[in-house]
Amino acid sequence: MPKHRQSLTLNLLQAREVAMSFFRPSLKDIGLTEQQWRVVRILSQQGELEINRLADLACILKPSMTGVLARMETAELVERRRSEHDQRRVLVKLTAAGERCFESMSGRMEENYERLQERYGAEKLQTLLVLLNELKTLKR
Amino acid sequence: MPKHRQSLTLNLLQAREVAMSFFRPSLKDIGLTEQQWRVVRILSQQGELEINRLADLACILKPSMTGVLARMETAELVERRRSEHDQRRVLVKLTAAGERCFESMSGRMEENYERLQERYGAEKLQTLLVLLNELKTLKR
DNA sequence: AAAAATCAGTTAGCATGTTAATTATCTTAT
DNA sequence: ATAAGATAATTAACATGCTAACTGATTTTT
Repeated sequence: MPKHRQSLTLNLLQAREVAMSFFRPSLKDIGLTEQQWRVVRILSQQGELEINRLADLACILKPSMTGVLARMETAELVERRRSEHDQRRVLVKLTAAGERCFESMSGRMEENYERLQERYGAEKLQTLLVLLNELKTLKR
Repeated sequence: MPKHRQSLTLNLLQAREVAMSFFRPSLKDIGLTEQQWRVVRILSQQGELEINRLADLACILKPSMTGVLARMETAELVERRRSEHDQRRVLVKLTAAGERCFESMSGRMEENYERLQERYGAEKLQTLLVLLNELKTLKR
């Protein structure tokens, strides 16, 4: 038995770094940070969301999200409004420009994904995604 | 066919968040950040390392590592010295206090790992680690 | 050997991670 | 109806992520 087993969390981090290397160049080209792209992608799929939910889905803490959204609002990628029913809540959605940003990038990101899948293996990729989702079910 | 497949990188991030939730409380108790613990753990296993190598293993960029090590040096967890052969290189190792820090934490971290493994499944955990390591081989 | 290129680490500047405290709003208990 | 409690978001303060530029030391080129 090994004295030190390998760290799951470090391996998840290192593996993610490798995966990100397939996508980072494209993000750099359009001047979006990883976090901003996550927000664009999620809002594109889910439509208008409140900040709590968006932060949870994007793995961005709420205090960080405040700044991320402020900069994206300046860049006119998203717009915020307060909910009528509950004045505490803030709802966020993509602007038309934000939608176009996603559309113009999605093809290229798909190509990057294909490159990764080709080198890694489609079945292995599917298995990995299943295992990751099962790990996520341990939340709370 | 789904219009939007799920994002591998986001799933890796979300899964890591769940995994970290098993360890964060322990880190908080001793006042170490995630990054500092990674440095302690790696130096404990590998002994003295140069900064480039340490940064690569710990998934911490060199500019960040400068600050991390400065704070850990102030806390007297690590010590730095320049290599005799190559004055550009800086070598880092744990102090005696740093070693004790690791020793006093490793048991508890191991318990956390057991809890995770018990809930997730030992075989699944092994499979996941294998798949992650295979993904890491795509580096470069 | 001297200049140019390379390399290790740091510094600088801004974006984000993280926790605690704060503000404004809403809900619940009395 | 009002005060206490809970909730959503922000602010503040410091640590880290990230890129580019910079410094000093080593290697390569000419």
